[in-house]
Amino acid sequence: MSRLGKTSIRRPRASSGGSKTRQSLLDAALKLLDGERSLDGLSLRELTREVGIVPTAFYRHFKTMDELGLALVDDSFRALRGILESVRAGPGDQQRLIRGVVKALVKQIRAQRPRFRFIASERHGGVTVVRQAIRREMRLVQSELAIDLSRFDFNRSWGVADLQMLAALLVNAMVPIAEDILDLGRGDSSAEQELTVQAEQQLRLILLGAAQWQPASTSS
Amino acid sequence: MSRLGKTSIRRPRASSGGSKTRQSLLDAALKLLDGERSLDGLSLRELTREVGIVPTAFYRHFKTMDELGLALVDDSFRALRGILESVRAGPGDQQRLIRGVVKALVKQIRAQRPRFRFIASERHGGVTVVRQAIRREMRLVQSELAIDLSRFDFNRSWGVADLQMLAALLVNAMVPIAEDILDLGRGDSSAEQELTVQAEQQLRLILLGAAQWQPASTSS
DNA sequence: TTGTGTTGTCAACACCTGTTCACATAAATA
DNA sequence: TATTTATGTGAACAGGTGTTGACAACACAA
Repeated sequence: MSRLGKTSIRRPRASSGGSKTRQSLLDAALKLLDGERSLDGLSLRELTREVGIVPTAFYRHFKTMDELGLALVDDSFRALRGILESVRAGPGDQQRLIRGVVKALVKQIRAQRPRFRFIASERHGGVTVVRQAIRREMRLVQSELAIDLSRFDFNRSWGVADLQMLAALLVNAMVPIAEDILDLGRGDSSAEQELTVQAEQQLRLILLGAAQWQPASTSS
Repeated sequence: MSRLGKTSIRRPRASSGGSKTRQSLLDAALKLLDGERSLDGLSLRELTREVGIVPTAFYRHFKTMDELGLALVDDSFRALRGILESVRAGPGDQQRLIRGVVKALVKQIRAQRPRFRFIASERHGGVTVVRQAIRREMRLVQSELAIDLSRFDFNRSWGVADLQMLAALLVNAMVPIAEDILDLGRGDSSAEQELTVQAEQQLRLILLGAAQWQPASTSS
């Protein structure tokens, strides 16, 4: 043990306004959660150990672990919404649109792996406020997609409920594919190609069904 | 190791499969996990406290917590497979079939709530062996469904890959609906009715798309 | 300079955890 | 009968956990 004594071995502090340690905590959490761990299995002490600070220093930046979790949710959904952009920017050709969306999905997952894994895990995780926040964001994404879908030709006459139903189906079809890609790791690109094909096929099949859908049939 | 010797083959218990306490442990675990808790957040001590035995007695029935988890997986999937039966017993009329399946789904969830919640949670949970076991079972269920689907008229000529793709889509559409029903609790029957309608609509839309589907050239 | 707020450190508290060991008891077997 | 096996008990260990409080170094403003 090195004796600290009176001579300090303090590190130079960043003079800039944005707290660097706070970001380090978020990064470290994302890194530790990249494996199979979940947020409620991550201890405050382990997290601070990873960052290189003393446990009590955590409270300087977050009141509780839940608060850090919510910050991660905001962070991660910013990445996810990037996929929706590819829907809006999509050309008229449906086949091209599907390919573009799936391509954007895969690309985004590869670039933001830990964040997608975080969402996938904590969506069913044990931390209540985080889980609720994720589901709320998911519902928002679904609604945004519903609005985007209303601009397509084949369902200009659809009601809101039908659009939501279709959007939910599309989202729920892509989620497990994203999870499978996450489980692959970065190496297996042939399996990734397979999943890409499956995603495209499922989207195509759904849109095929949507073209035949009769929106008035909701009332029994 | 105790010497088994040449003599008798020992029967643990003549009557039921396991001891009474073993079943109590499984029941207690299911009860404690019915809330928002997850398996790796459940401590051995808390579980034995719930049952009313001393912590060390746990080891008389399970070598580790993972082993208990696997027992719960077997237990729970027996309930889930009951839903598939309603597909096989379904009549020729597609509309009736869909209603029957959704009805069976809702009924089974109501009857086996803790088990479905367990599967939903631990599918993304932190206990690796349990998570893997659940995914394996899920893949099995999906394959069984694919076989059942092959007996329908509109896709007699489909390849195996296309059948799997369709089965995956159907399963993945129903899973989040089941999760939503679980989140409702037992009270809200109007929201449950809404989810039932949504499930039926999504199934109908998918089958509508399947009827238009042109099977891939890569059937083998 | 003096003051004020931010950030990090250290020691300590009370609590919960998994697991071990030796020991009891009841039932089933030989 | 005697004995072996299954099951449950209690004490104890070594270690991890969240959180508190008092204190130290720094940045920056008055």
